[in-house]
Amino acid sequence: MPTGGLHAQEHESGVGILSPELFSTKQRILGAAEVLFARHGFAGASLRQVTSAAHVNLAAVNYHFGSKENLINEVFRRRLDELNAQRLQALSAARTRSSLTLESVLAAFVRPALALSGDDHGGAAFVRVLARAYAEHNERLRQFLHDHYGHVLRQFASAFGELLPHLDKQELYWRLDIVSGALTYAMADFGVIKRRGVTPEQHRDIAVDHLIKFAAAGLRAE
Amino acid sequence: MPTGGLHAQEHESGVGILSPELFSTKQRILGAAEVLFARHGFAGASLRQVTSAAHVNLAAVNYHFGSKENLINEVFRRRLDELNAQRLQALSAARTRSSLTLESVLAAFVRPALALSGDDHGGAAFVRVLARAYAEHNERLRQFLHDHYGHVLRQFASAFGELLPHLDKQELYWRLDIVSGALTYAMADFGVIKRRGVTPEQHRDIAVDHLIKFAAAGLRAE
DNA sequence: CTAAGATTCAAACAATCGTTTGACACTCGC
DNA sequence: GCGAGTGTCAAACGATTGTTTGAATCTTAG
Repeated sequence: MPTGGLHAQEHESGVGILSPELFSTKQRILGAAEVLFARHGFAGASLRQVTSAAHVNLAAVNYHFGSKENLINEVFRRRLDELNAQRLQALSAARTRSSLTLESVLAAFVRPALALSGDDHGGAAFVRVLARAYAEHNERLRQFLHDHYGHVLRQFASAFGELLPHLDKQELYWRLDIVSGALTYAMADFGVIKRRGVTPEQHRDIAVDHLIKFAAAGLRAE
Repeated sequence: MPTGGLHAQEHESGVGILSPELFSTKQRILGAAEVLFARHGFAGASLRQVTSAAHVNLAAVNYHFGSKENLINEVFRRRLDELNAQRLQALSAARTRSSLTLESVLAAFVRPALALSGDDHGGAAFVRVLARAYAEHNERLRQFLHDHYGHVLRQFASAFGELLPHLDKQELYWRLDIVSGALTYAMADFGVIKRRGVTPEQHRDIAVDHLIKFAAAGLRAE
């Protein structure tokens, strides 16, 4: 928007203390990109906004990541590698420990993501980036996520399939699609919602419990 | 992306037969914008893509709508005026008819939107635009939707409140937030998902029933 | 028919986009 | 100390962005 008074050329505040040399250039770019992608979307956030917030030269993005699209992929990879490892570990722990329940499988999926949205630096922003990726039906991004993390979804789908044997495959996938969308959406708002009289940590624990019960009820419906 | 072989300068096909003079310039712009916003997002779809798909001169957007942002608002207004009127009418019909149930209130909310995603021209695209608006936390857009359609959400919230008296206000709003997010997300995928052996209309009816049962179970949980 | 208004049009506006370049500073092993 | 690699930097690249302009064309009332 060329004309029209106030441009967002200024500091783009609130991105975080990414300036000091405690973090490498690459990490500072990833952190700033995460926050700004969450705030303005992938197309809406420019590399100049990102590099400015990261206190880094504009050319650094193409030097370290090659292109904007590759930067987007790396923003996902940085978090998802660990997130999905934790999810699979939690699922396998739930499998060994007594018998599998819908609630324990859902917890294995949700809790690691919710931990991200907590004390971690920028993790809350990433959860919102994830929600954006859900809404965008960007084909290249979906391909990337499918290639790198498809096995995680398959593991969870088979666990759900064991617990809901009366549902045929199509119905199961349809319900999982809704549940994963609802969970992603809900998690994206976890950082925003406030509650009186409880710490953010307590709030998150309460919210996770409700969310899991909510999703389990939906999956079991009828 | 200046460099890199194939540019999307070409026809942007599949937007629909908006060319003939059966529709006014304004309507053709709105229709093309709807499809392209659903496909590429608000920031991702350019006015040149929109006017090209609408077979309209570039300047027509600023002439008829003033700005891109106002065009976005009008894309919403065109559908939401009727959609929310139908929702309120369905809710009031459910109120008079015998006693209110969770399922009937949910149906009043979902069915009009699902009808949109059906036979209507471009309605399916709009449902996906709606899902995008949910994921984006764009403040100006949220303000616009709140100003113009806040009363609809308030009516539904109070109906849900009557049906779920054991939930305090915060818990109710929290659940409605998740449910509306899940519904929006699910409806956005209605146009995509295919099912064997049934017509699209039958599929939609089946899906709506399941979706409502799913959401009702979640709202009633615990 | 004609003057006035409403649209459409090609062309240009300045701003911003992602990307590239070449000079400059740095850290190493030798 | 010296050259090789590794980052950083300001500056520019062409392409594309939303918006504006002024003339051309259409529509419509007097």
